[in-house]
Amino acid sequence: MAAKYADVIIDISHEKVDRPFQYKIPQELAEAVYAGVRVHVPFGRGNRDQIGYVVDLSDRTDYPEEKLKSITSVDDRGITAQSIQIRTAYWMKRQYGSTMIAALKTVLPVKQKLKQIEKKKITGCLPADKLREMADQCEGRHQSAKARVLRALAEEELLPYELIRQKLNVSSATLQALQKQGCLQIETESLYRNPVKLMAKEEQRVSLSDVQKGIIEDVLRDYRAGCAGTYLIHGVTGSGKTEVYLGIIEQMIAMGKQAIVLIPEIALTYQTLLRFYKRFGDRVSVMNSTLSMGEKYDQIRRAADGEIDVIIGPRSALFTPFPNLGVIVVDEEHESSYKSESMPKYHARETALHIASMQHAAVVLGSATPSLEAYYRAKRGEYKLYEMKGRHGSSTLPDVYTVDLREELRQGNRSVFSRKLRELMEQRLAAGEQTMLFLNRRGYAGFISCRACGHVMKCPHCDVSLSEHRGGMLICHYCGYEEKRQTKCPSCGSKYLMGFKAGTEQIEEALHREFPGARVLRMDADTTRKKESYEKILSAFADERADILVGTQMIVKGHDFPNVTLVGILAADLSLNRNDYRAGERTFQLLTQAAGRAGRGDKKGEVVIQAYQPEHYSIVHAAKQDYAAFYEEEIAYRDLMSYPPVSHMLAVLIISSGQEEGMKLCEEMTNVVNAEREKDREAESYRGIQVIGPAEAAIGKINDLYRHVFYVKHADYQILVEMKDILELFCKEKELKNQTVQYDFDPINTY
DNA sequence: AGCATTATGCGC
DNA sequence: CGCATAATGCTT
Repeated sequence: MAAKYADVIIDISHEKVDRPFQYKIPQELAEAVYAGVRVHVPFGRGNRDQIGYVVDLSDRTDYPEEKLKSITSVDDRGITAQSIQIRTAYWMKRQYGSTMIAALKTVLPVKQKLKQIEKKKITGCLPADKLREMADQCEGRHQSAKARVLRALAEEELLPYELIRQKLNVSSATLQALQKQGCLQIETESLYRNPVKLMAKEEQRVSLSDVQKGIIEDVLRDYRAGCAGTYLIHGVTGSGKTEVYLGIIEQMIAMGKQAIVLIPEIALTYQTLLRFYKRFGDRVSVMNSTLSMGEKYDQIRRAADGEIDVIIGPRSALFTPFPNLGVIVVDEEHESSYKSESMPKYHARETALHIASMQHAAVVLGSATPSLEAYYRAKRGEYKLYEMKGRHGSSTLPDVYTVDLREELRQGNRSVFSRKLRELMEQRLAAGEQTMLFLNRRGYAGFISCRACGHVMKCPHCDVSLSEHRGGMLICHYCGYEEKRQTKCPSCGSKYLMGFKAGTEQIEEALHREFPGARVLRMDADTTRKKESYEKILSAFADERADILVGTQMIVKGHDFPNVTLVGILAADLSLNRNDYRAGERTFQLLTQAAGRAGRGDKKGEVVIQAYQPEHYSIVHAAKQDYAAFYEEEIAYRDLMSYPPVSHMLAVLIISSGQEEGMKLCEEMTNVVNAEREKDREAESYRGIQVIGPAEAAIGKINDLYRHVFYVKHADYQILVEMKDILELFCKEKELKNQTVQYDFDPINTY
């Protein structure tokens, strides 16, 4: 099935990525042309020979066939970093369903405006009188622009480029012409700076345990033997995974290889970073969201130029173009922030595996609570699994108590704090130790409803209930819509409007009421709106300027607080009620992580888990910190229901301005899939396609756009890719106007 | 980027 | 009007 045409990007570094050109593929090159190869093509009027990269293949053209030129030849000298990147983008496009342009844009460094990175200066190369003479000559030829420049240079030998361009109104072409004539020199001073403070290497080896040494040796032995694999390290926080990463990376560097270390968006703590700097000095660089586009681009260039060996960063650091990649480390591999939420909706862990396989690099995954995906494959022998049990050093695992909230209510306790939790909190307050209270906020925002008719206050633009904030404002968390809290029900006029208070603000209020002396800090999406406030709150708590910290998911990640000896999880299972196949996994991870916050210092920690269904397996196993038992139950459920990782799932989301047309399209697309399924009854090969839906999405409307959804399940991922291709073709022929279709493979959240 | 086409400016 | 140069546009 050799493709007829190829999309080619001409010399990426200078060209706009969003404009590929189509070329014919000559018969004899059909085998050699694929996404990522470097080719020679005739370009422009003079058919100048240009180097380009094949970016996509197709069988159709939207350009007059006769005007198409042919690829001259394939230039396959070695595998360049750019070739790898384009192949990665192509793979992402196929695997996750997006346009090639969107995929390229996530993979290739944003070449945007290099404005502040380069400072251009102009120097006159000739003596002042000579310049004046030339200026007169130019004036004679009516080249006033040139004359202005030369006069200015005669006065002052060195001038900033921008000043000349703006104040003297001279085009860049004119300046270039003058440079050619040898009157001046345009100098480009690139002032890229390493955001990393230079730090001397500090030799302070921690002696490794046998387990740690064993893992490092295994990984490197495989690597040297030319069969780099994938390794999953299952170890609780503080079990010494980072030392293993460091050990592997160190030896990779010694072999002249480079390393990418992925960390979840917010988990990059200063402590972790420091350990890398201490080990590798200025050969390490960080990528994070606070860097400007220019700085990010600098890091990428430094990596490509071989100036650094290790890059640490979130998802996007994966696309660092190292010339000789040896290993990719994915820390906290289970984190949902590794899945992109915008197109292409790629998963960094899966993409890392693909990038590594192209370059024969190893992949090391680490987690205290591995994703079902990773553990499943490890169990099947696709990855090597290592268990690191127990904490390194002196700290021990905390004691965990589970409280049944239904029982509390039966006993007449209407407070959000159970008696056990309250008792332990009082002990901490008396002892001067700290407590963290964790609120699982999903589906827990306080909403307002009418006691008389049951009417719930909803956002007029989105299909979600409004949540009440202090000051009587009702806010929509999806679009930011605000309205004043009304005194009468808009539906029946009753004045008995009741708030189901339960957000972190309400917990804070309850704390003030029930523990009047305690100093309380609150952390959630509202208090951390400003950039540094996240760090500010955490450091205030670390400095023991508060006794109790209340927060949502964000407080369970990173940061050690040695004086925290009690963690309370207020409503552990509220996230279980969501109609979402990953709810159990997410709950287990959250509880395990939250519990891990207790007793990180010398003192023993205690954890109270409050739940309405304490008998649910994810809570029972989290309380016992028993991952293996949790895994067995969860994987059985996934298997039974054909959910990932046992099977694969494609979510198709239709967003439309009209409700009915959205539903109609959703039904039509579902029918397309069902028709395919029927076809396969005979073909036998596609057996087992399952379709769920069509249906209105759980949140049926966001920002006045209606959302409909259906799911396709199949054990073979590639079948789903084919289904997506068929659906894409179907939509292309319909020429949709007010509707967009999004595909999400193995979604993290259901819609 | 480079080449071509079009627009502009100026002397006549 | 004609020439020279500057600005703009297109390349599959």
